[in-house]
Amino acid sequence: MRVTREQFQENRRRILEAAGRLFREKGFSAVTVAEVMEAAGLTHGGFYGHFASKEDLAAQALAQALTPAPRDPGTAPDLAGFVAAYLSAAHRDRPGAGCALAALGAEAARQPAPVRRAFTEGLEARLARMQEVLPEGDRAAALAAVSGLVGALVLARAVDDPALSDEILAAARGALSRP
Amino acid sequence: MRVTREQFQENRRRILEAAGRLFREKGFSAVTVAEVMEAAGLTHGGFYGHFASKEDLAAQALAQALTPAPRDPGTAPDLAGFVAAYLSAAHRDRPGAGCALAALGAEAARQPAPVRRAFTEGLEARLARMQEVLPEGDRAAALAAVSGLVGALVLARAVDDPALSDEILAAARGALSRP
DNA sequence: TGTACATCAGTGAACGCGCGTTCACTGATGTAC
DNA sequence: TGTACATCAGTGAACGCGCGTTCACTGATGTAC
Repeated sequence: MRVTREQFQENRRRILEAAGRLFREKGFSAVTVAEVMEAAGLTHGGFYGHFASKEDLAAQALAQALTPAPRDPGTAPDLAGFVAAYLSAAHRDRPGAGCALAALGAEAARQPAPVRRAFTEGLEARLARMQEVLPEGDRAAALAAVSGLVGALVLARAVDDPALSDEILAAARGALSRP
Repeated sequence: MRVTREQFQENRRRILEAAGRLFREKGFSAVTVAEVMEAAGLTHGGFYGHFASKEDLAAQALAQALTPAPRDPGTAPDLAGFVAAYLSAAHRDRPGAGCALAALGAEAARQPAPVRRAFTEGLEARLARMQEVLPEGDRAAALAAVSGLVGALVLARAVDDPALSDEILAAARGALSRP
């Protein structure tokens, strides 16, 4: 069942999209190749026509998930708004559509080189964005702010007490909204 | 080969210790029961005489890893010293002996209830410590500080560029040392 | 434009392999007398 | 204190099972004429 070249590219896009979501939801090691392919509407055997290995998929899916959406040129950068969105209950509760730095950071440290490369480049992109939003615009402040965001989201997701989870988000919002 | 009751307790202690180290180094899912038992100097078959399941081991090992060492009563609490130790290259490079919140936070969010319970209790214990060290001593400041520490350590470990990794630690030290 | 054939994306069964867990067995420990 | 026996912690082979990956096959697509 050969498909058109357009369909082949579309299938590849859907595999990457499904992988990006599933990896963020469940972590690299808990997601199977068959699961990704099924989520993309295909069978597992065709996977190796698109990617060299699961590791290759992980690196490419992470790179795509960390590519920032082009910022709306009509809106002005807004630190408080960005922090409020990042540290929202909605972001905490939907990791599959959220920040890959927080969802995959600890696991990325133990992944092979291509995955760590993608993570590093994604972090640099996020830092650049953060610097635009910060009034001073210095890199050290951006690094500390991103660290605070990531740490708070990780802890808010790990904790099994909803009140404590909300408390973590609120405390970090307070600390990070006024630079 | 039955062993003495003392040896049985000692073996259990060594299993927990090996598990705590290995889980922090490699993550829950990448560590095998056989690997833990071998690190404890035993064979894998005896594991279920000590723990009900790998999940049970994960919860107990995490609880133990997160139990803070009793603070030396002779030394005064010192925020800058604590932050410098937490955000040191030594801590970054030895996750097996380091903070389990940073090593296992993202993965803990996807673990079954007992593991998340242990994580939550461990975080509360760390928060109490942080409050003692902070001059103001308010809980929100402690939450934000712990978030910043955890996030910075996660990012510093995930990044594949040593200079950037050092930069993350230094930036977070600067931001968190002066409250 | 139509036709014949080569190409190749996707399918699904099959492959090794390693995992968590079970179990019959061993032999040193603990206990009853 | 010594002896006989019951207990049980540890051993290592074995079990299902699911994983990443391979491969022969299919049939629609793309191309040469």
